[in-house]
Amino acid sequence: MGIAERKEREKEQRRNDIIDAAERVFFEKGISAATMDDIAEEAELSKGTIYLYFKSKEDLYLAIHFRGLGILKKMFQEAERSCENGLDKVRAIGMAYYQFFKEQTDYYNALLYYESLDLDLRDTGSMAFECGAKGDDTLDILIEAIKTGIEDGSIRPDLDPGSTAAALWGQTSGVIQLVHTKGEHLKQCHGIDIDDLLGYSFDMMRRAMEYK
Amino acid sequence: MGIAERKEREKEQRRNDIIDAAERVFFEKGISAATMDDIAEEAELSKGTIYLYFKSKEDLYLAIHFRGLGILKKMFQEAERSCENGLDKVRAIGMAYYQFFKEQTDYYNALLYYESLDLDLRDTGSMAFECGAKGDDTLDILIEAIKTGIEDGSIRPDLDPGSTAAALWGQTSGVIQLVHTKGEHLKQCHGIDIDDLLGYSFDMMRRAMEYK
DNA sequence: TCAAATTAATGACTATTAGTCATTTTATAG
DNA sequence: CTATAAAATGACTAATAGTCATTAATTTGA
Repeated sequence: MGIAERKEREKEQRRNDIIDAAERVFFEKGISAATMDDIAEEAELSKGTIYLYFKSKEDLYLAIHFRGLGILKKMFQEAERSCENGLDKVRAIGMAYYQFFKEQTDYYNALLYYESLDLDLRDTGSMAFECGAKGDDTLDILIEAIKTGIEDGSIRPDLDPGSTAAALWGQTSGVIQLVHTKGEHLKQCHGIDIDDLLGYSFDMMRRAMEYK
Repeated sequence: MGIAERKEREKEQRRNDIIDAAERVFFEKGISAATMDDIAEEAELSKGTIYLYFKSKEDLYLAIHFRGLGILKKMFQEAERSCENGLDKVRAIGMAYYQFFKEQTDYYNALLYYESLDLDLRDTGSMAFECGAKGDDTLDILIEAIKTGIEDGSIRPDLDPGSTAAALWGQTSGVIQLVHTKGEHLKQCHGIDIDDLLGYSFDMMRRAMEYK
């Protein structure tokens, strides 16, 4: 029965086409301004069909969020591989986050949108569950880099890799979010340079971790 | 002409009554579930009247955001006064932020909601402008504490107070946001303890700043 | 004191849009 | 070629942010 498999493939393809269309509309008009009718038209399907593939507008946006996480994860993996010692790996991962913010701003926003919300990551069937898992993968890359650093002597051995990774994740995303939302204001009203701000921030993290 | 002043006061009073009612509704039902009709009913006014005092639902929510910023600013001031040396002041301010998150969760959420959005802080007439100014006041408390620390020798003198304050602000709010949105998940799936996470995070910041 | 004028408040109405579901179209099987 | 199942449709509903012509209350000044 090759037909069942072909149908499966076609369904997956259609699902992806819908995400592609939604992405174009969301990135063009913004989340709240984009309507499901816009997306249906862009996908050349009826609105009802969109709802056969996605539970809600939120679920559809989460599918884009998921793509963003995939890109971020790849960038973290590349950053991790680009250095030998653990401390450098951690720094490279932080820089990769900033690079992601600058080069993939639309996807960055897609990540941000749901980071300020409470999502039930155990809600199977919705994309929220998948996103939770992908987020964990991404954090694991950082945890592994810290473990490497402790082993190779570049990072203080008294640090707990999990808690430290979470602290770094929070700190880094917080600083990047600040740059994103208030960067221009900080420059105009306080004379704070964005590159300085990031430099100070990464430097603080390095100082706190390195084993001297 | 005492009448003009009395009218002014009454208008201000009504405005505050509306914010009080909106606060009860928003905090009870959440931002998106709360409707302007709910708020009008809670305020014992018609919906049209609400719109005489606030441009939009967003503007009304920003008024609550503004109140939250006021509370946070007060807590920062108290924290700053509670210690003598600059490094301790900075740490106390960070702890005050966490205390605000724990004790004023509703207001914390009100702050968070718009931190992930782009707001035009120069848009006079809207609450966004007022919020920008209040946010600046709050950051200034941190900047002053860092300056004090540099003067009293507790903080490295090669740090720029503005950039460092902004870095600390971003880092701290990022970690608290992480605890807020993913705290339970981090505990369940990675065995990460929230207090450890915050401890590590504050410790990292202290290590990066202190002058030895 | 009272009528005109100003200010404040009202709530029915409109426009928008997320999500639904009875109906139709298309594909598969026997 | 017909019966069955799967996929797609789009008119419809419900919810709600925001408006505006109308009404009510207050102030003014003759």
